[in-house]
Amino acid sequence: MAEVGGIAGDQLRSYIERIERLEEEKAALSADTREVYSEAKGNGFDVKIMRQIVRLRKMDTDDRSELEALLDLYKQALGMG
Amino acid sequence: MAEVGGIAGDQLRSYIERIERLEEEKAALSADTREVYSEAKGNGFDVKIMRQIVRLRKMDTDDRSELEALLDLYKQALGMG
Amino acid sequence: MAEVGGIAGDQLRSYIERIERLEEEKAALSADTREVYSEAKGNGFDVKIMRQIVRLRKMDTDDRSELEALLDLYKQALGMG
Amino acid sequence: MAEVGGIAGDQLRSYIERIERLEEEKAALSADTREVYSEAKGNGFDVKIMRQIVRLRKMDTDDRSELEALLDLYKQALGMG
DNA sequence: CTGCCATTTTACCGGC
DNA sequence: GCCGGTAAAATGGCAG
Repeated sequence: MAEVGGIAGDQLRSYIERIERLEEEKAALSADTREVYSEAKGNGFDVKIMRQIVRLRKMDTDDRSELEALLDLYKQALGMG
Repeated sequence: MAEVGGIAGDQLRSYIERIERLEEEKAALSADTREVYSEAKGNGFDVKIMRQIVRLRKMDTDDRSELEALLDLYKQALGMG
Repeated sequence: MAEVGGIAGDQLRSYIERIERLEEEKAALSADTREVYSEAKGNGFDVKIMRQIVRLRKMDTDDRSELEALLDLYKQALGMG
Repeated sequence: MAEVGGIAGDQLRSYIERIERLEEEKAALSADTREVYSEAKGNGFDVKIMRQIVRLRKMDTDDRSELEALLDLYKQALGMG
């Protein structure tokens, strides 16, 4: 620890506050996102499916196929084919 | 592409892209936060402790909000709303 | 509210405690579940896929097909076919 | 069914079933909780307020745990572990 | 039926 | 590079 009861306290406080500020901004963006979903829902779109789409677009095709293949394998092992 | 199976593709795409844009901004803020922690660490602070401090301060805030919410509820219940 | 400062306080406390007891038991079961997943992971299974299997088994076949169809529709509308 | 594509079906099935059993028990406890709230409501208590009280008491407990964890961390950081 | 809240799940980050 | 733990997101459930 960098010092106790000296300048370090101020520095620590400064770091903490910068972090808290950044987290507030993040929270605001999350709120915006929720609002967009909500608006979409109001126009008849299915939010759950939209989220899935966003997730899929984030993954590349290889990852997607791999995951699906693995799921199929497990289903077969359980006789859920 | 105006409609596919009753889904307004352009509108959907617009929503999806707004959401993706917001998520990118959020990711950028997360990166900033990480950088602050990293800088603090470089100056001799313990990141794990810092994170716990941030969490604790947040919980305190939340507690306070909860208490106020509870008081409001009681007021409502007593017809003082 | 059923009474203030009388017997109602005791009754309220009793309800709260019963609830807290039940929630503790639930938390214990959650811990057990996590442990099973963990053990499975130790034996080479993929936890994420297992969770998906459990979810799928909870849904009936009709729901499952419906969801998949909707997702395909959205993908097409976005040209992600 | 011993193995499908390298997946030990019986073992997997056993894990899945243990998990499903635990989740059923949890669901039963949730039902019990709901019943308690319902009974309380029938005796004139405000469920929403009760839930908030439960939440608040839990947050207090969490805060205390957090504080202790923070103290431990400080001790470690100071070589008093 | 809608919105809210709790829980569960996923993804990330730091440590080993 | 992997694992564990921690924070964020998402799903499901309940109350109004």
